[in-house]
Amino acid sequence: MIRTHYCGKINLPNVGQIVEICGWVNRKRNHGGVIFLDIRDIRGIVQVVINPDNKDFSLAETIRNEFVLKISGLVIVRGKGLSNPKLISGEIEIKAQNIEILNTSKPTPFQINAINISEEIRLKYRYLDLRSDAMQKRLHLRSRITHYIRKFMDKHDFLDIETPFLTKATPEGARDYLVPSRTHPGKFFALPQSPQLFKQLLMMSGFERYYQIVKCFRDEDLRADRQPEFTQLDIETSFMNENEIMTMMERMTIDLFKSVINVDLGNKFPTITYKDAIEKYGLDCPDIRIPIQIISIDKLMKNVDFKIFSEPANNSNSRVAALKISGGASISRKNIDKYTKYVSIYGAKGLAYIKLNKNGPTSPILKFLDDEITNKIIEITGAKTGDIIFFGADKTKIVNESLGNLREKVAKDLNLFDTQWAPIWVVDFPMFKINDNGSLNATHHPFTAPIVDKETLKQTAKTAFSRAYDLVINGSEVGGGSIRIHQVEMQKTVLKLLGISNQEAQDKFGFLLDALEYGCPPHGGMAFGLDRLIMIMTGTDLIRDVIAFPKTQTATCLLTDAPTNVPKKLLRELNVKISMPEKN
RNA sequence: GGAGUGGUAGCUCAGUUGGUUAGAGUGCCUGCCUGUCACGCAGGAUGUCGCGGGUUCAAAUCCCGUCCACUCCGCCA
Repeated sequence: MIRTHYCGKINLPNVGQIVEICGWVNRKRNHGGVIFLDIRDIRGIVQVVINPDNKDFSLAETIRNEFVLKISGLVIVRGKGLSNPKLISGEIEIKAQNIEILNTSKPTPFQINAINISEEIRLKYRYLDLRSDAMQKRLHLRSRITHYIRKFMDKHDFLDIETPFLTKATPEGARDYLVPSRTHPGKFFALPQSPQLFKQLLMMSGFERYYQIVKCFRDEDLRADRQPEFTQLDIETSFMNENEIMTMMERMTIDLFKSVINVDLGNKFPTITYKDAIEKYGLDCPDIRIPIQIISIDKLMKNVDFKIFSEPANNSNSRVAALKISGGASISRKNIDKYTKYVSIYGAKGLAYIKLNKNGPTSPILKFLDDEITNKIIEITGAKTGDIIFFGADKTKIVNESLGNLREKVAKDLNLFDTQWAPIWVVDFPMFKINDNGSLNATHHPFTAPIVDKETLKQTAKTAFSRAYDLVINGSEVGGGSIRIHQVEMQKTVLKLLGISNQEAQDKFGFLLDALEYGCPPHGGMAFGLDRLIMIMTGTDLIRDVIAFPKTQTATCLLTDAPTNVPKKLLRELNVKISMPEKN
């Protein structure tokens, strides 16, 4: 051991001891006659004093920020008025005896812990960025979270079993990352979008309870909360129904929040149906910290002399709805314009509103509505003086998405949150999404069990519910799962409904269909987006903030410069030829 | 594939209507300084104004193209 103590762990009890510390120079203050060094290690910072009579004083003068030092010295109480309450170790300091420079450092491209450094620079010098307090804290917390989860899983008899990264391309879902096979020219592995089928096979193998904290890969365009490689907490169990699984996952989540960040999520998460979530919040991942709901006013608008409202009110694929914001009458014209532009992202052609001022309602649309209708709107939305009512009138999807997102946007701007934490289960998902051409896609994935038997499913595919469930916390989908299909005939029925031919089903999922015929137990599970969960728990909006070495929005690594060209020889070995896209 | 924002000193940014030698803070270097803790004081060095082209007597500034980063739509079973 070249050190006896961590910097951040030295305090009053150590006064009088000779300690040896190692760490980085967080800051140096040279007063000519006396030099102060703030030395930083994994546990914190401690101040070292070097007096002119120290044999290493002239060496100390050459020290710069981020040098790595080994220092031995005497722990002393700071003099009266000299303590620093901002430092945990601020009551004491180390009077240096020996100073050894273990390594020097060039001036860093940015100051560690400086705020506002552009992400481009941070990612290029990620190893320096990770020295910052904020990143250290987040990655520490991440480790405590995964450790807690492993403990919980282990306690409940879940086995940690690894599944392959080099696997088979899937026909549906996200775009696959592909890996060329050298030994099989022209063929490719795919990196898994999730271990879904392998964990089901493990149930068929009789392991009964499986979990894995595992990377997943999806080659799709990125967002603030999406990375091309991300981590799932992947879970599967046999012989449990959805309520049992949800209860167990709920327990884990509650205990995790309590023990790691001391947040109380309550004893039981509320549940909402998919249909209600969409109707009331416009989105399938409702943020119920916000005490505002979208209110349908189709019936009211059927006969008004205002086509923009009456037409969608009379069309079954459309919707007219209102969003009342308490105290929103103070929103300026300029900000309403801003919101109008915001909802246009989701296809809304405008954003009608009524403000309730002291002198009564004011709005550009009042002239199209008679007083009776206006009063009914006010009544149905419960609006009071000082409120604003926004309206959406368009295709249902556009109204839901624009008012749903507007609801969250306005709530953020005006700080309309009721509580700090709001977990909720979303259940009763439709089994299928209906495409414009009438074909079906799985809402969850093709292995999700429907509530009904296979004959009923065939008759009612477009309205059938699945046995899927999503966990949403603060408007962020942190996990989802389902009871899976465990009978081969049902699986074949679902694949058929999805438009997958017998031949294609055999090619893509033959191994699963085969396995289902050898005593597959009823099973189900869940997958948590671990990065998103950690984002919520660390209070950041950027997934890159909870990943040590993340990719940019175009899926490059600014640190290593990946992806790069490779030598032609390698491509020849892989029998891969490059054909560049043509440029116009 | 599309929309928006940004790119000027190592870093964070300002830069007016196109007009002299492109600035500030911070960092860096040098000197001074024995109690600071974002130490202080004095001095100094540092620019591919993202890149390419165009307009102009003159471009960081206007126009066209392009690259990079970020946010969003599409996409993400």
